Amino acid sequence: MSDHERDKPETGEPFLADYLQFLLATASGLASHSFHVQAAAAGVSVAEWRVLACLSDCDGQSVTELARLAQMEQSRLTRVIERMDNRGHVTRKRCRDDRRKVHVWLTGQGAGIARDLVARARAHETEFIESCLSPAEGRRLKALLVKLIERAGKGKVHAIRR
Amino acid sequence: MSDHERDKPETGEPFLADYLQFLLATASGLASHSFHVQAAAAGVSVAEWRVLACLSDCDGQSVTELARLAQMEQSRLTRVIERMDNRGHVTRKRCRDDRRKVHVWLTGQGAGIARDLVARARAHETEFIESCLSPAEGRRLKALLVKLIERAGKGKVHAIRR
DNA sequence: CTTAAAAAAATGCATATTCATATTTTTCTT
DNA sequence: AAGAAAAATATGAATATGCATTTTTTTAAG
Repeated sequence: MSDHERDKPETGEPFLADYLQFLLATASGLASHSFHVQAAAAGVSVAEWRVLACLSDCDGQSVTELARLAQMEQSRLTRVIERMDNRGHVTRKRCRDDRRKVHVWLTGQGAGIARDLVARARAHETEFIESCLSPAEGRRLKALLVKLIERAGKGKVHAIRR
Repeated sequence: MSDHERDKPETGEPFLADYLQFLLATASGLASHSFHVQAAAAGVSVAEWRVLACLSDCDGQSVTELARLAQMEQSRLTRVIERMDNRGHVTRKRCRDDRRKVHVWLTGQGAGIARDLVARARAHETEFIESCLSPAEGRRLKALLVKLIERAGKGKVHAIRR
């Protein structure tokens, strides 16, 4: 432990180990990290993967919808999409009905990459869950998360099925 | 819905709504967002908040330990810490026993800010859980996350109690 | 005991991100 | 119907981040 007193009695109870937000962030990072490495090896950044995954589930979303679903700040998403557009992975079209909006679609190439990554993500998920939870626990965890998201995010999960 | 065919039959099953990694990231974002706004109002960025929280639980960690616990890339953490050092929120000292390492401590001022934010975070957590889950569900969710982290992260949660 | 390999932290530089704001279009008010 | 307010994107400029590399120190190998 060395010379530093790493354990001087901090005021009060231990915090992080029982703090939901920390547990969620940590679990999220652990669960995703090795897949993100795979995606990077395929030339796709985390932000781009999120866009691909969202569009693969529901193509043609607007920038704002996509930003919400992919948890990205709007101007950041605009630029992520721009790069993906330049590489030919997505296309944008201004909406006819509401010309403020811009909808985003996967191109053929983008859809191919997305299909491939989604398949790998599914496999990775299975493997990951097996590595740390029983199947029943995995299901319970997902169910709790869905409920949390439904209630806290006002139907964010269902939004993707529209 | 407009003129865009938002629902062209994408190949295969819906993906995100049942993808653990997406559910975790989304839940994490929803759970933390409004607290992060509070922290920002107090002049503390998300990265800084994580450092404060980690040190408040276990002061004097090394840069690498802290990076792991706070889920930050090492060189990023080095610079976050540097800024916090300049503002007088933390201090760094090279380790006597292993002079490669640099340990980080809260200053008096930093500790004050941390105490305040930790208290607010606890309150926010309580309020958040109440808003979307029953107390029992909250406990079960935490327990599942702890298990996941223990198994997938090789004791990451316990690491903070050392 | 000497040299090679590994570990920890810092840094340069290219790129990405954020924040505030501008622009365009739509919706609301009266 | 006119004008104000709101909504959706985009963009400029300051800042932050990631990646590869460097430096220093420690550990391992022969």
